[in-house]
Amino acid sequence: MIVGVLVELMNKNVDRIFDYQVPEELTSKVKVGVRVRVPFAKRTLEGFVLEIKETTDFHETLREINEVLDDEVILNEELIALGKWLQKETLATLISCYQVMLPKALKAGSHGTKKYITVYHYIPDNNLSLTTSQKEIVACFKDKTTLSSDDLKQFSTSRLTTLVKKGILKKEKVETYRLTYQKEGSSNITLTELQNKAVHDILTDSHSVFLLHGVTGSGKTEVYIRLIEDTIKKGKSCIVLVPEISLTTQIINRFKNRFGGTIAVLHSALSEGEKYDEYRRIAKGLANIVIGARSAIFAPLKNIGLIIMDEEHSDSYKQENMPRYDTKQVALERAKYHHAKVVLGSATPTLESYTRAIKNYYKLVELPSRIKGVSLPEINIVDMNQAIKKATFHFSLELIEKMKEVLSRKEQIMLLLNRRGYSSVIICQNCGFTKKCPRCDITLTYHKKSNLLRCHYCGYATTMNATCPSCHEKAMKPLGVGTEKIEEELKQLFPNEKVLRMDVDTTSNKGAHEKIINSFAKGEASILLGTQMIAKGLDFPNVTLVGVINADTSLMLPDFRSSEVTFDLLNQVAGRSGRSEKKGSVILQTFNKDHYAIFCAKENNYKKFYMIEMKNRHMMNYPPYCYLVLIHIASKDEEVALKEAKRSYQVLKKYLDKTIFLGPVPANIFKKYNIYRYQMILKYKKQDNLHEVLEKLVKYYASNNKVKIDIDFNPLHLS
DNA sequence: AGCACGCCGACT
DNA sequence: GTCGGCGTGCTC
Repeated sequence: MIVGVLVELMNKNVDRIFDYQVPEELTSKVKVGVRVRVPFAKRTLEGFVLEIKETTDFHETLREINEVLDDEVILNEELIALGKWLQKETLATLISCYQVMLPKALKAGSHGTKKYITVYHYIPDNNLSLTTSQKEIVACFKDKTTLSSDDLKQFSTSRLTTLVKKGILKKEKVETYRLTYQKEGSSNITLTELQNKAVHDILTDSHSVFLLHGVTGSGKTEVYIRLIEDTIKKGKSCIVLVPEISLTTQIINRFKNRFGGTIAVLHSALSEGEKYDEYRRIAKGLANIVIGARSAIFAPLKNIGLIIMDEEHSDSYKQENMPRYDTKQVALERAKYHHAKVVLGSATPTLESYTRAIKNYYKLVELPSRIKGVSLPEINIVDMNQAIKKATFHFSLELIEKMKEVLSRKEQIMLLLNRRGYSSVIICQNCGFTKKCPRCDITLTYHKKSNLLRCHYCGYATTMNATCPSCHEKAMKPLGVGTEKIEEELKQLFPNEKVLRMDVDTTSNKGAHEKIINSFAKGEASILLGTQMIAKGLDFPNVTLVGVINADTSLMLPDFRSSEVTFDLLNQVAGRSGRSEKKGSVILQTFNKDHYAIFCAKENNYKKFYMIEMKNRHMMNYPPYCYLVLIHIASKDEEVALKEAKRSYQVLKKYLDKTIFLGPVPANIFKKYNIYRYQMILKYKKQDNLHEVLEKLVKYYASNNKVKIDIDFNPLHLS
């Protein structure tokens, strides 16, 4: 017996099947899809058995496999085929396509199924005298006797070890807890007429893909639950995908309560041990509803009847490293295999999805109003061009007045400032003007060294001038107000109010996220200030005012999707206000009150936004009017990088006759870890040989260790 | 990816 | 003379 094995190494040169002889005593254990240990050059590696056969075309003596690692198949027939499909779609290594499907414990070559954490037990001993420094540590234990190393990470290990030596603390490694779910009595929620119709439409219509377009608070989750119940009744299984944000715990809990032990959760917040357990329960058929983030699309369910993608427009559905897959495409592929239905849900669908719905490729199902008669908040726009004269710091008079009013009623406020300042966008501090590329319609990026404003799509460049071409003030400066500054200003404006700040800097510690949210939920602070991470999914009934300090920040990003992102963000954050019986309001400060992303958000008018944005996309030839591919060519040697980028361009241009090329230009971060990067953008409507040609390019560079090539199909960001 | 082989410079 | 730099090639 001979097996074809794909080994664990993530390298293009060895990303193919190697044949091995199976010794007699192992033949009964070998199956397609199990892991084996094999000799490979001078070492032993793990790999997946992808083929079983009797002959080989290898002309030397085959080596023997050492060991079969699994009793049960890890990759079933469907997943093996799915991996091959994925490798064709993404041009990643085949092994990475299989590894990405599996929890760490089941990947080839990664060991340890159990995850341990270090904990410290406190053993009080009043006879021992402690230094003040040591008392500080002991004080952390308060009413608890055991804390994890995470809880104590503020103290250096050497300080902790001293206490361990003294016998005050006892160090122990414990396995992290495993999950159990309990069904908490089924509260029978009655659906609204619209929800009922949505459920009925999806169950009876012959389409295979549905776009469920429902405003924030329209009760999409309850629709999902009914669809799942129906699917389970038919003896089929379901996958529910949710965005990769910690706030989705609220949704997950709702499913747990409803379906109890038949669900399995796969989410990055789980420990590896938990993921392993959940995966095995799914593979064994003990769970028939899988709810999780992106990678849950690969759950080894059999007989899938329904795949739900909540918040289908979310960024997190695209994997940003190899294999750069799009979860939606994988969902459609799996649905095709199982003849399952796919439901895409969103309040602000991607233009791509909505267009398919309009063209009737997907069936459009709408939930245009909120449940329980709760109305959407009133949104007021403050034109900062005018308001800036009477403003204090970055706060307009209107916003300050409204804040005072809300605070006097003991209600809460959320303030959003979406600052992701990695690229220097130059904006007029007086009127909000930004310069755009005449060819690409995206904001130009400032390059300090050369004093140029550059388009990083096509390479267009113009000199930087501090005088604003629009208002003629000398006020063109890099964009630059952050949450930290606003926090300072709040302290001066509202010295008596407690403010919580939530952004990347304040949530880097594990659990910090929940801490802030819980604290705000308990009313320990009256103002929550944060970046986009406060915009989505949160539900605080006492919040009746949402203030957007500057709605323009995301609008000015050098990206063709910046309007779409801004509209979605404003729509989402507005949805945080007035979620209970108290009427909510939103104040939106902007220098661009006439921009459609702003006024459509005010009117909560998705369709209007869609129409205008589609016109722009058409004019500039962006998706959904074309597809995009982003290619990076990188080398330690700057000249090699440029030379090869140019050469790839010449070659590709010759074979891809129906494709438009932008670049090659230096990538947004030109030098990264001492590697120089060039990029090229491909735009095409129909180019049948695209994958074939690009695969050849990838193969061409596979053995060239001076040049790295990276291809991203349907990239989210073009930089 | 890792590891051997092999061909050039500079140190005890 | 030898030690060690890293370019090249191979792994069933």
